[in-house]
Amino acid sequence: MAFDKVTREQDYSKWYNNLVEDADLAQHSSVRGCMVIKPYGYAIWEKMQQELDRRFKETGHQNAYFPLFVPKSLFEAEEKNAEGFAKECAVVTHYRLESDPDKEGKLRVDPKAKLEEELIVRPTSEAIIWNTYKGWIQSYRDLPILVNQWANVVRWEMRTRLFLRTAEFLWQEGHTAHATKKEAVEETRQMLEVYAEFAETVLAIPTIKGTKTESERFAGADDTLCIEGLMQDGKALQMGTSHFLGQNFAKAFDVKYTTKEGKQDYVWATSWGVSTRLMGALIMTHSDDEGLVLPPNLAPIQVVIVPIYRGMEQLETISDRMEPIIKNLRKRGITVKFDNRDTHKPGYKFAEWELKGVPIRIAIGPRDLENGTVEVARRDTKEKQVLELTDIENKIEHLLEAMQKEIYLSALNFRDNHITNVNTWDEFKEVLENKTGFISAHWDGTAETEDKIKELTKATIRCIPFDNKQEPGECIYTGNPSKERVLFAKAY
RNA sequence: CGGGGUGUAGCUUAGUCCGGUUAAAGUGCUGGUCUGGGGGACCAGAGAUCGGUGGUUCGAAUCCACUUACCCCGACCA
Repeated sequence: MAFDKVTREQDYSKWYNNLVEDADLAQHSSVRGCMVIKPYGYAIWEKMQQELDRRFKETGHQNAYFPLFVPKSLFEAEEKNAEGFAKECAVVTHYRLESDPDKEGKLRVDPKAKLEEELIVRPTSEAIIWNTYKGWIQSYRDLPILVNQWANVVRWEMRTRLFLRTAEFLWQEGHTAHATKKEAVEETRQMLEVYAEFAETVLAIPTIKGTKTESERFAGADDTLCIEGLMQDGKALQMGTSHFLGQNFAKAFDVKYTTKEGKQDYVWATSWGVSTRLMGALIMTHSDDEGLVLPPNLAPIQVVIVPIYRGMEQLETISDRMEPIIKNLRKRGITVKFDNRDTHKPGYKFAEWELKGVPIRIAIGPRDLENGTVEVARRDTKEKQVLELTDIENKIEHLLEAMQKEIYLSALNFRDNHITNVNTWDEFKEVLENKTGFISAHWDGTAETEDKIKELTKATIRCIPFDNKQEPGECIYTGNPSKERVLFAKAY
């Protein structure tokens, strides 16, 4: 393990890269732009999956799996969607290798094995799924279809960063079909609420829910809703999206159903997704210069117990003392690790578990054995306290609950302090450069102005928040009339 | 994909400009002794065909060409 001492202050992106590798979350692979998610990092992703999956099921969805490959002809059916992703598609053109006649022991692509039709490696699955739904839907009785899939997708990115943007990433994509527009719109909104609630209660990340502007919208959608988070360096991160797809895919794939009245109509669609990018959000929202900070609801190990001892006999005594406590904690659903490795010193273990973000550390040594106490340290605030062993399970459980709330509140406080109302162009640039964070400002509603602002400042409109206050004003850049403020920020 | 930078032991790097015997250090690793309440100390060891391929040369980590990976900036993007 390398103990790099780069702080967030010194070099935020270096700090991020070091943390991802040093905390054993992920590493670069020998495939360009692709990462290896290591067991500890994957355990966190699995927790996210479990929590989300439960919420999807509770809202009536079922999981299914669709192919990795999409025939080109299907892919191009919905034009806007195809165009939006065309530049970053991996394409399979051949299906066989053969021994290279010119180079001993090497293989080459068999030129005789060219595919009739190229296969696109899915950058998203609307095409293959809507092509399938066509066969599933005849009548209003077949609707709604509420399906989700956990999958990998490939987007051939030019510039990659672990978790935030990789060529291959893991995600879930929900794809639903509805008889009415109203129902599809409600589904789109419902799933965004699921994401927001998950982000707040599990990831402990506050989000802003809103609508994307036309230029930030998903290719092929009529409307894109999003949750936006704010990272510690003042940049925004899109954490999840939910799209109202209208009848665009139904029309492209000719998916009609017979209504109660016996008429033919196109079905209405939604899609929604979050990805391993959430790992990046998690890291950049809570972690500090000592390493990862995990909210208890997401930590693969919630409590680590470090024995302090001299000689095996003392370790035995401590183990015997802790054994029933560990059992009781586990009975309450708390994940506990008793770090009895004799190969490392306590100080080393302290630092290692801090780096990995374990919420609570319990240290117990001979002094504690005498006094009937333990030392309890919390990762987020680094506070240490000596607690009586009596009823320790209850105290730990309550502390975990309190930490979950406080980690969220601390992120919320940072976020709220970084939403700045701005009324002049000079102020806009000043806040963007120095204070950073979200800027709430008037915008004349045109894509031209949005583009111009992006070109000049790198700031984009992150979203138009839900239930936005209607307030007449003048566009920050053009001075044209505006009816509400929107949120700008530099973003990942 | 355009511009810049970096690849030397598991990791972090020195050496490269100005070619010359056996490639250096810290950390990590292995064994041992002492240790143990915040990344331990000492002793002994193992570990590198210097990112890859080709070239120049009596001789290449060092010079040249190509290539590949990563990092930073830009365009693009979840």
